[in-house]
Amino acid sequence: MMSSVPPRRRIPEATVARLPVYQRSLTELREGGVATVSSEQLADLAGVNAAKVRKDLSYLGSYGTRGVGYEVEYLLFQMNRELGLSQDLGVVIVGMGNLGQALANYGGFGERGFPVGALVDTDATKVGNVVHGHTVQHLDDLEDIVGKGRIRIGIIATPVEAAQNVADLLVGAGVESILNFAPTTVHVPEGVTLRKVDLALELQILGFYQHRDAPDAAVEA
Amino acid sequence: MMSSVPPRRRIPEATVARLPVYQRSLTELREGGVATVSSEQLADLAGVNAAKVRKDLSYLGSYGTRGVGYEVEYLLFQMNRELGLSQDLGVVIVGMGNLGQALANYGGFGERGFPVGALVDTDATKVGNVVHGHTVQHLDDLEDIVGKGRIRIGIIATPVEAAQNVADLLVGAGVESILNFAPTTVHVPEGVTLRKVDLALELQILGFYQHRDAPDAAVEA
DNA sequence: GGTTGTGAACAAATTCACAGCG
DNA sequence: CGCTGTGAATTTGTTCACAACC
Repeated sequence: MMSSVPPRRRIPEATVARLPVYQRSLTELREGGVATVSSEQLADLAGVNAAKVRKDLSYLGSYGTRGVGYEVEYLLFQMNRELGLSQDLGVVIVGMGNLGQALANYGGFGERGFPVGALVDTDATKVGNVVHGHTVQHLDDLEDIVGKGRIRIGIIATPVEAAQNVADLLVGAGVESILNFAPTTVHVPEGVTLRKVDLALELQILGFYQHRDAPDAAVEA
Repeated sequence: MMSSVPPRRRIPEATVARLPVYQRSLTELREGGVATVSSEQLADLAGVNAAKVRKDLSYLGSYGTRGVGYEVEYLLFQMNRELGLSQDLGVVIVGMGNLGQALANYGGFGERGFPVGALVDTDATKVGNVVHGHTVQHLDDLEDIVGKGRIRIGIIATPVEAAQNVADLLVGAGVESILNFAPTTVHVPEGVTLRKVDLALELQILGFYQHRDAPDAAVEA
């Protein structure tokens, strides 16, 4: 059944990173009962400019109507299809320290199609505990956990020292996408997608601009 | 006292975002007793390529030695000066839910020069609680808290509905740098630096590439 | 010889500006 | 007339490649 597949342009990385933002804004609009939206309005909701919105959306196809805007429902449907929202991707969180526990308790993942399927640690005082409805399992069982739980994404919330090893184990267990919260560089083989979130680093970037705008603040009082 | 200020090139944003990564790698090297490092080695530690390292470092000045590499200690000193590590910038965390509490307990901020100076919420069951040595204060007192605590950075860890209001209050209280964890767009006036971290969004980006590489996975069993 | 520092070439991303169409 | 869609222009970022230098 040869359905007419959309053009399949190659979507630039910068655009991919913004699509979920538009998706979120569109979802809000729909919930507010809004039927159509212009690139300008959507831009404002997403915190970017209108030209960028139009360019980004154009990679998905020509789903707008000139003189009118975009139909919220329809655009959202196309966007969900492109982002693959239809399928849920199970997540395993490795490392049940403060951050890992907070992530496990964070409702936002499941809501957006990424159900937390398993929690893992190595600490005997943590293994067996129940966090947000999941029993914490041991890292040694990772391969099983990933295989049986249909886990597709691994989150590293371990201390720095453990991060690379955990990444290796995740890859060995068949995980192809990793989100690393440990403030260190981890290397993964070709074909595995890695993203990182470094909380303190974000503050350092903010700090740089403060320092830059007022370079003598250090001297004050 | 007209000291010889360094050249003050304008450092590109992309470079600014990588400097803290190099800084971290250099700190590890120093702790390991390593005296000099080549751009190639540093690149590997930071997870980028050597040309980028050299270009990035060149914005700080010419601190390497041809044929040898960079003196770790000296480069680190220069980098810390540029990043403004000398001064500590106090942080207030607004929103003491799971994430806010985890951030409050996260040691990494203080270690890197961003001591958590205050915790804030509006929920009567949370105000007055002690988290990681800080008594949670009420949002109504934000202006005082920021002023007296010499707070320079605000972290928003509230639900979506509260985020914009909190941002406004932070700006009103004199905060010039904001890190937003609420999964929504917030607007700030010119002159205020805003960065965002959206945890579920990172998963969505990872999910996009999985979906893209195996677009029919949804159909599988 | 080995490695930096940097112009020049290239690539990616953003913004402009306007033709095209509803 | 209004707003999209998109080529073209511009800006930003990356990589190359090699002269300069230790």
